[in-house]
Amino acid sequence: MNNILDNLNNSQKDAVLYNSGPSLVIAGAGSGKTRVLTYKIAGLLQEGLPPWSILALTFTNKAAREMKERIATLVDPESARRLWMGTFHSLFFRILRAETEAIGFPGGFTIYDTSDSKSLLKTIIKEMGLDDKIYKVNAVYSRISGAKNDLISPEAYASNGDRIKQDILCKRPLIKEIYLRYVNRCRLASAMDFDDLLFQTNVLFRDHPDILAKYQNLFRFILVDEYQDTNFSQYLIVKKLADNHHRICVVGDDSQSIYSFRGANIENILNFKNTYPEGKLFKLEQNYRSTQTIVNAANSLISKNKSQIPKKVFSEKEMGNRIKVLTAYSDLEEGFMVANKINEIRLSVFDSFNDFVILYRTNAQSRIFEEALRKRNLPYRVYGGLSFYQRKEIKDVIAYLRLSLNEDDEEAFKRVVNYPTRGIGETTMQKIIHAASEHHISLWKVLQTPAEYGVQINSGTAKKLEGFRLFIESIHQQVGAKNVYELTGQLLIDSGIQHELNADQSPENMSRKENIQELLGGMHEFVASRIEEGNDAVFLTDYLQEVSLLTDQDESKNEQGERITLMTIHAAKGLEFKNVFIAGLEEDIFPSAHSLESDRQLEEERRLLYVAITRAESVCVLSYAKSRFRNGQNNFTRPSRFLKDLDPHLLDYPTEAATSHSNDTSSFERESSLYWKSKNRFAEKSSSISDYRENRFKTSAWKESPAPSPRTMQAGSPVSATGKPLKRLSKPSTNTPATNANEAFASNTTGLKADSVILHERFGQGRVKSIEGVGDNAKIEVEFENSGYRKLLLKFARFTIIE
DNA sequence: GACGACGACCTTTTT
DNA sequence: GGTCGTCGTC
Repeated sequence: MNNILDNLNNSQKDAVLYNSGPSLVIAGAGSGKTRVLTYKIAGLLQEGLPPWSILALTFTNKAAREMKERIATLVDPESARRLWMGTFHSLFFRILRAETEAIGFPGGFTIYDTSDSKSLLKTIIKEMGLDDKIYKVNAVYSRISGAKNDLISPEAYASNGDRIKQDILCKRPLIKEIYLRYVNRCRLASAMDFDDLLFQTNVLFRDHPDILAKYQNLFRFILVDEYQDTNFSQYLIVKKLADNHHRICVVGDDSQSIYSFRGANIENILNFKNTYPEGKLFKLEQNYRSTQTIVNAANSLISKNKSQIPKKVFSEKEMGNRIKVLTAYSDLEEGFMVANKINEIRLSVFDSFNDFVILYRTNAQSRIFEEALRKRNLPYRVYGGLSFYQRKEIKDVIAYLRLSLNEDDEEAFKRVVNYPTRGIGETTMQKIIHAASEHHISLWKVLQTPAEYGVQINSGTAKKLEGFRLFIESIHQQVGAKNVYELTGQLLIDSGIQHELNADQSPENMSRKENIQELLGGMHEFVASRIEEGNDAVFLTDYLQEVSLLTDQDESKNEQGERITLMTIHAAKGLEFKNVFIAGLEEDIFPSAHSLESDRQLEEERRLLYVAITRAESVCVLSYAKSRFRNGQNNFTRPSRFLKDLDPHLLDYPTEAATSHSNDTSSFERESSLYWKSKNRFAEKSSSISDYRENRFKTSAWKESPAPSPRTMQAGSPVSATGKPLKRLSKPSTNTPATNANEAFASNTTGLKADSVILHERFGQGRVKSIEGVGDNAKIEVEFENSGYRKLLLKFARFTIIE
């Protein structure tokens, strides 16, 4: 242990060695938090605490896995393996499954993922005859999830004045009723959603003091990572478990709290002292990850937030380069600029592709970077988005497995009852669903004896239902005898899925087959590794648990070779990269339009950028575009307000701006106005916002007329430095939009010749290499500064000649 | 009951 | 740009 301690600085050492009471470790970004946690656990093990008496809660499975690996090398693999280390959801799933009798799920239960939950809510909203325009599934889901995370049952919800008042204000007074029905339906289906795993753990501990005592005695030391992102439900579980011995250590950073949308409550970390008055506070303030410039820039940003625990994060590494800001004309060009910059850095310092990450606020932004990287032949890997296990074909197979294990699983039932098609359509299903809710039983029970529950069907349909029932039962019977891999292989054949996918050679089918093959491969690996570890019995539940509680980060399929990483900032939490690109620093994206209602949310967005910047070791690049294609329209954007929050001395704006350093306007405004003064010939004069609105309005009206797509027309509008569009050369009228639009946006090509420099609407600035053809067929070849060589049809190209 | 065409709505972020 | 749900036709 002594030599281990040599690797720690004094504050880390203090935090590691204090084990006699509760402690809060405020760990600034890059301050060696994981190191403290692993060394602390290693120390506890060396003190003689058995590994199974240590409960270590992490934010992702990946974090747990990595920490276990480090402990395995520090102490020994066997101890590492026996630690109770994992996410809240996976560990308490384990406990709930061991206590199924006590929680009233005697036959076990399955886990509903978010899409199952939403699908059930949709069904309930429909059944209640409510307007799904008002009772939007997402809104209802988040209300219910929020209630569960605050440990409010449907009954408590109905008598909770505040919540009811809010619902009435939002014109959704019946959420309480939906909530109640939802909970009942989940129970009928023997299903728990993500929030239930925590909620039911609380119920278990509340109603069964003996069981609580058992786990209180088992867990002699408790550690919680990312404590700033725990919710009330999690807080209470931890508090109860630690109640007797108070041997608890929570680690976190209030500046990195970014999950309030999921119920995370920053108060948990801020109020730690109230929960444990004798608790000790440790602060890790030295950042070992990033250059001074990056740390200072991040500090300058976060200092704009009001509520935070005072701390001063510092770095003693080199100053490093300033943070570069890239300004693009369009989202498309932003992609090219980032790709080019990556190339440039790689060529000058020979970094591996693994040293690069592109971070964005929303998953939808990934596409544009994927395209740009593909065109440059740069290898990349995208995390998140539509995950593997969310694909239709995968969900279908999993649904069969779920149903065969828990036949009451309503969502799984609905998913596969008619896939592949076996003639059980909507009408029959409606009858079954109706009968089920009438008699308060599961769909499966109705299926067993439809007539008994008054389901009126003809004999043909009855036969088909019977066939489905027998099929599911036959898989059910094989569950004990076959492992997941074998079972699924059989299932694919017997269900007819195999046959269906072999029916034609369409590309969709080919890719589905590939995915299913991959799924089988994963199952094989799962089974093999369990057997390797000495588990001779590999349960289907274990497999299903694992796939439903996987996190995005866990999906890294260790693809060989170096790759640039693309992910949301949320997914990047806890990671670090030598070179970090943060894209889309625009109003309404970052900060998100949804965050503008309250300071609290805006501060969370700011913390999110703080998290993003502090992922960087040596290079951090910010980028934004002046126009962006979103929701089927090209819109003008304004640079993010956060750019102004960053210390301007630490930023490096494009060269145009470098020449002018006069007044107090922020750099990007300087840069933009200069740019537009010198180069923009799109417009004669600038227009007001009301003109802009008018144009937008007209555009949507145009949608009803046959001709050009809104994208084409919107894309033609020139934009001013502030993001306001400039007046068009000719005003479009609403009657004959096509003609006017074409007139308005046709580029003026007078004087265009080889070697002309043009400013293209989407590709930015470039030099004309050649012109070929005449009239409508004329093409130009252009070398763009950031977008490379392109051939453009003169007729459609949108650009201005600069020189 | 199956399937294709069209339109509405969409986007935060995730266990 | 893409998904999901609805509607109309076979």
